[in-house]
Amino acid sequence: MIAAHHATRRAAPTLEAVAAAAGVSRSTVSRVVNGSTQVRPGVVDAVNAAIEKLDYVPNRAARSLASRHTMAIALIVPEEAARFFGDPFFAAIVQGITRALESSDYVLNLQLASRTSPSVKTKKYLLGGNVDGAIVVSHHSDTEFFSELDATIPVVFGGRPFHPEQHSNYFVDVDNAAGAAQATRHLIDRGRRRIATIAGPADMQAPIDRTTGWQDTLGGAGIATDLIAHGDFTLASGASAMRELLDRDPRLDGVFVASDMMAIGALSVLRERGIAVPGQVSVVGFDDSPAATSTDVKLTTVHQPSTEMGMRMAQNLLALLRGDPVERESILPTSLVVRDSA
Amino acid sequence: MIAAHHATRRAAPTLEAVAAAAGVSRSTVSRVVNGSTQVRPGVVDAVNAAIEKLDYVPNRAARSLASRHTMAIALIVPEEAARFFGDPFFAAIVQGITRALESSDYVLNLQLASRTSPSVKTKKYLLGGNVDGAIVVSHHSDTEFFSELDATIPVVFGGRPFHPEQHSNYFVDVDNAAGAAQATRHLIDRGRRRIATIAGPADMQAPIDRTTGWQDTLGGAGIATDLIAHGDFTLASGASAMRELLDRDPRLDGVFVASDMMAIGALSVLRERGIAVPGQVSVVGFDDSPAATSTDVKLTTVHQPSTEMGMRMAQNLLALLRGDPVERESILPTSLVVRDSA
DNA sequence: CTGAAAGCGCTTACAG
DNA sequence: CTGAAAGCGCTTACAG
Repeated sequence: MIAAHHATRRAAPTLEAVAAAAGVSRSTVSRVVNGSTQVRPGVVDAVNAAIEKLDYVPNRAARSLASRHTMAIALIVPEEAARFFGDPFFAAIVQGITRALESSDYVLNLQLASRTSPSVKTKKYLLGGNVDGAIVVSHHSDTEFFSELDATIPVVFGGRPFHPEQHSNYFVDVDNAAGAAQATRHLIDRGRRRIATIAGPADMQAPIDRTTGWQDTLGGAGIATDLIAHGDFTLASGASAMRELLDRDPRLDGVFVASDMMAIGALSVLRERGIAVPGQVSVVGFDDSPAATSTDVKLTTVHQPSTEMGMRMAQNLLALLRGDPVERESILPTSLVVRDSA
Repeated sequence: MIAAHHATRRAAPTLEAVAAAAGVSRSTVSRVVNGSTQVRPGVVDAVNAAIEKLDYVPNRAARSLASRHTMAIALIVPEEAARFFGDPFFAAIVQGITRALESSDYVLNLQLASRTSPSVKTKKYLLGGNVDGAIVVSHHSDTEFFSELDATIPVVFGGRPFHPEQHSNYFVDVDNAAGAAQATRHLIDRGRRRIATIAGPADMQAPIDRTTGWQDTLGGAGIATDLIAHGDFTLASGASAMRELLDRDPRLDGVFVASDMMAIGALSVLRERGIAVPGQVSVVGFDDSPAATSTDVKLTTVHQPSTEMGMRMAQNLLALLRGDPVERESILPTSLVVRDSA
């Protein structure tokens, strides 16, 4: 069962062919294809008919070479595939991006990179004029390459940049501190007084802001802020952080967790140890991902509009590519979703 | 904070510039760039030095237009983003694909589609000569578009096609029936006699084969094969299938589940109902995904080499694109990983 | 082993 | 509103 592939691709019709069929010049066909308003309506119809008849699809390479536009957008994710795919937050973001791009002529190029930096090949690709713009999701403090990229092509970031002073970024985010504060306030209102947090990576701005929200709210209420453990947004890391916190103070009665995946890990440890949720310990997550309702005890969590965030990233990038003015910061609203865990 | 983006992209060096710097013709530079062996060593060095000095990166569009190759590969996933991202199996597949592509000049274009069929835009894109080849992961019975695509460009499928007679596919898979048989045999060896299965979607070949493996093994042992419930590979669907099975026969003592995610859902229902695993009910999953060890009771499961499968898909596609002969079927081995659930 | 020349399929000033 | 012409940056026979 060995065989070589024999593609029988019929030569695709060109602009030339359409022009001949419609009885006009290539220039005119090009104008119609690109939606110019400078063409006589009757001619537009004739050209469109020819396009339809020949099933003409413009050659991207030729178009790109002539116009200096690639019509491609890179989606850069500085994460291991396992982490990227393991988190429903990214699923929603990507869904939003693809949805917003559907009605455009742009295609999406996925670039998985390591946390620290893209490969040389990826860098060359991105800097080499192969995409018109980029969306960077989940960037860490140590990825300085993005400053370089940002200076070369329009880039929209998911999440407030770690070093905003380094480059003038466009980004889409929520008010992480405010969301965390609301979650923490909820724990206090529930009568909790020994409130821990499972924080996210220390090299990303969003989780840092969430920790700040937790800290300030507790501080304002005269409650200690010593119970903090870090995870990396994975379920497993949430579990081990929860173990650490319980070992440090078995009497803790509330936890604000910086992501739903980590909260689910924390819940499994609490169950494992026979600690009632929310009876003995109240738990609030962050994201409101689909996973939040898949647990035994449904998760109370801070909702962030992930799909909308993805859509907004793409829309803002599209606007930049058009040359339209765009808000540097797009801050979308969060809200507390109260379920069973707190 | 409104601003338009001002890209200050310096004009990139062209072949022409490199040729001038190296004191040779464009043809020669082109040959060096493309690794021709027909160039005098000394000249090769001079050209490479010029490339290095000028930081030259070939223009993809020009190259593509002249050579009729796009150097792009489409990754087509006929699934909702939520399902695609929710399953660690896909994470491993994508990881394998990107790893195999790293050392090539190809880039990956992600095309999320609905289960039934890609959008008109995506179809035109794929059929319009914008990619040199495609990898299709998780295809369902009703996606006839892929036959058309397969007739146009080289395509490698993940998983045995549903209608193999329709088109002569290249595919990478495991022996699903054999894996399922091994799992079922293990349950019998553990003394289980009332063995159910949570099957996958009925419109995909892999889960169908797994069900067959379960069925044949039970039949061969004179055990009834009436306890079957279907899920869609998601955790939630595994949970409800488990509920259904328990309602139908509370005395069932073993379950073979066609994916780890569904098995995890099943485990949560068993725990919810206070049924001991593996004391009262033994559970075997399929995949050996990272999630298999994230549960309270570690999952016994059929290992399939997901990352290798992804790599193989990409390698086979690359070979097809080179015109090299390729095995139509690449069947990778499975193995039973015995942990705590059975 | 190397170069001059044609050509890939578009876009875009430039005239009219 | 429309067309002729140049040009985007490469590859690839064709000569030599």
